[in-house]
Amino acid sequence: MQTTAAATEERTEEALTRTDICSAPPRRHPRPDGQDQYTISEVVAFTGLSAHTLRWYERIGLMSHIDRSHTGQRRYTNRDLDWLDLVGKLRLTGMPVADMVRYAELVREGDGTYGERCALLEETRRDVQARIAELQDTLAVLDRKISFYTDAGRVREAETTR
Amino acid sequence: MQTTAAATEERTEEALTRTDICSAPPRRHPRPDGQDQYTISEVVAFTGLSAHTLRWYERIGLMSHIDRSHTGQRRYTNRDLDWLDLVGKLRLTGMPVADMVRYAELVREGDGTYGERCALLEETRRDVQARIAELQDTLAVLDRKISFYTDAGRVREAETTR
DNA sequence: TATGACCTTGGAGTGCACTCCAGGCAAGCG
DNA sequence: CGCTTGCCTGGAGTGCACTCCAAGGTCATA
Repeated sequence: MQTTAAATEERTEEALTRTDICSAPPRRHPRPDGQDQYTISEVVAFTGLSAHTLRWYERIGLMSHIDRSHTGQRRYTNRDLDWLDLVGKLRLTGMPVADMVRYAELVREGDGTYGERCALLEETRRDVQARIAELQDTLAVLDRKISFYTDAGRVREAETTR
Repeated sequence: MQTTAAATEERTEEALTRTDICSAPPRRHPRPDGQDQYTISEVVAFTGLSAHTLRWYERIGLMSHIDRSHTGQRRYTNRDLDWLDLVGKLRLTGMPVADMVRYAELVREGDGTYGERCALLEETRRDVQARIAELQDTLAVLDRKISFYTDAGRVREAETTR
């Protein structure tokens, strides 16, 4: 039952992001009453995103519709926070928001999109690796320049104290 | 003579970028006539930047004034190409153009700004390292997700072929 | 010498990712 | 009750880094 197709059906992307197959970090902000709801300002505090941005993410479909309180205020769940974590990670790879929205749509469309999701992630992975390589290249250039300036400073100092 | 202050005076930032202390790559696009001048479209071909962008870089002071032909057309030198290399590197660290302009100004101001330049580079270096760490983090997340999707695909396949 | 590709300028326009605003509702408190 | 604080909405505004345009001058080749 654990490894049947039914179980796989259960393990959607959201499930993956929630607890996760290989020991996701056990962070989260439990309520004393065991509730799993956060106001927008709490989410602002957790994520560093602005409330504006959070609402905007929802509007453009980067987040599926957030639960509302009886008065219509947003109530974010842990699942939402996990999704925001992922979005944050993808964001700093430089992935355009439109692509993230595309991924979010695939998730909403259900299990039939596994292949496409996987392809998207693999492409992103390649991008990230390329970017890391570029940055390491840049690091080498910076080190070269820094050591030049450091040496120049030493020479100058030697000149003035001698 | 090689290590005196006079020699240091000679080795400005531009000199550093031109050939460089520790074996810069020996790329460049020599002319048959030994000239060291390139039209804007050649520079476009070398750098991948658009002509618009190259002119804009000059306007905002990210490049010091480019030599002109007798009719006023831009003639880029190898020095300019080297500077563009550096700019390209800094650009993909995410450094804002304004900061690069600041650095360019320091270079133009002369040797008195070594300290400030060095500080700027060191800060950038820290940023780059932090960014690399973030990206590696992201890579781990992507790998986790990709292997999830891959496994799910295998399970599904096993289900359908059995 | 004419054709077309290439170059010049200042200024306006574009796309992205937010960011803010006006106007209003709802809850908690003295 | 009034006041503050927090949240809601649609739509407009912002800042960055380009990107393009109009109108014209230059250059290489046939």
